[in-house]
Amino acid sequence: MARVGGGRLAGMVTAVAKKTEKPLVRLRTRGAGEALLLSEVLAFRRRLMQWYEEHARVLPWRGVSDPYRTWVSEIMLQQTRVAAVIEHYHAFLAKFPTLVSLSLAPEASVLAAWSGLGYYRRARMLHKAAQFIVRELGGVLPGNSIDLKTLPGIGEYTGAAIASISFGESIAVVDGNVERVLLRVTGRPYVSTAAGKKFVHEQAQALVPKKKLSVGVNAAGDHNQAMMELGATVCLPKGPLCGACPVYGLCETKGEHGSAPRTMQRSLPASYLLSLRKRGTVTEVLLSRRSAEVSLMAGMLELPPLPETVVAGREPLLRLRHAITNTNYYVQVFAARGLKDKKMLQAVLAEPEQLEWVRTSRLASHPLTGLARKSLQRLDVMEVRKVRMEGIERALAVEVSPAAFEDGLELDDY
DNA sequence: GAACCGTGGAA
DNA sequence: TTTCCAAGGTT
Repeated sequence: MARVGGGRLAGMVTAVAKKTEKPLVRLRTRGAGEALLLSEVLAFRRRLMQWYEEHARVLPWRGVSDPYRTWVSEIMLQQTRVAAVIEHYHAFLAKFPTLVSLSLAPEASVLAAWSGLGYYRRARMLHKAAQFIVRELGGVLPGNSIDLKTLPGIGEYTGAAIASISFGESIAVVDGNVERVLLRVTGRPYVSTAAGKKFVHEQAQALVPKKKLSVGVNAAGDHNQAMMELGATVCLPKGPLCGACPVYGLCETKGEHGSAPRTMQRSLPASYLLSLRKRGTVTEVLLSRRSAEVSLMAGMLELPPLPETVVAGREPLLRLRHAITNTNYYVQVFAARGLKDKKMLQAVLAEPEQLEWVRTSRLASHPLTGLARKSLQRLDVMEVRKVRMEGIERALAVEVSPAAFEDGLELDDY
């Protein structure tokens, strides 16, 4: 790794030094932290694309021709793992197959389809943008990065991604993958400044093919996806697989690089109530709607939260971990049981008007928080409920007595 | 420019 | 159990 003289041979060298004299032509080298040379750019592109053709993962949004679908995939992929997106991508597009259908949908149904993906503002902005496009742009997604960026939820990265992938525009995407690859290849240390960002963008742009090579071949779009693919599958944040890297020979660091400091995580307990009731053949679950004012998951539905003081010493139905930003929540879900739980039921941290009963068969159409969705599925209240539902109902639903809610919770005809 | 916005799988 | 962090954008 250590190099003397601060440079690595780059490109072809034709001049030969005479014996006791200086070279006729100085060897062209690139020092740590410097930009790629032109000869390296061409080699980088070629090696990257050859690798990509062989190793590209098959992903649902690869090879789609509908810009709307590319748009949806790019919004979903923001700060979100591929595996999580795959779980939602098909269902979302089955529910909203076209830009127009999305624009006509109620926001709650869009959020319901987004449940579990997180960053719900993305779904709201996607929805808003679709409505704007239908209302103002004739229902056609803008065809270049400049105009795309005027839409809510589409910034620097996403504008470039859609423009290059859908329309072949020669503009570089810079996501976390691309940044990491370029910092390692050039050996420039990470700095969180505008200058640092500028360097990475310039490098990225220098590498993007200028034009489409031919009809049916999207050089820029494929190149951008290849850069991200390299970062995602080879140039990993920790333990990069340098042995499999197509541009290892062009890389300054061979995997070493600094990264941005991150904020410390903390752990907190959190408790929720599971309360079920049966009305004829219909089973309902009590949910609490988060205020429209809160910044986190505004207006979405969750299990009624309980204070830690009231659950002390009780045995939960379910324990799970749930991470929200920098906090690991160690979550417990409790069932209401009998009269002595009047205390627990009254302790629910929600106003009566926030509470609502939702038919378990219709949970998927409500904007549940990820935690509520996960808990309800884990408890077999949501989705698979044929087999174990009876046991759950006997244990839980029957125990919710009207007396427990006499403080205005309005359980009409339980 | 910094803070904020969700999630879950892997190590 | 705790840490890490992913195809970012908005305010």
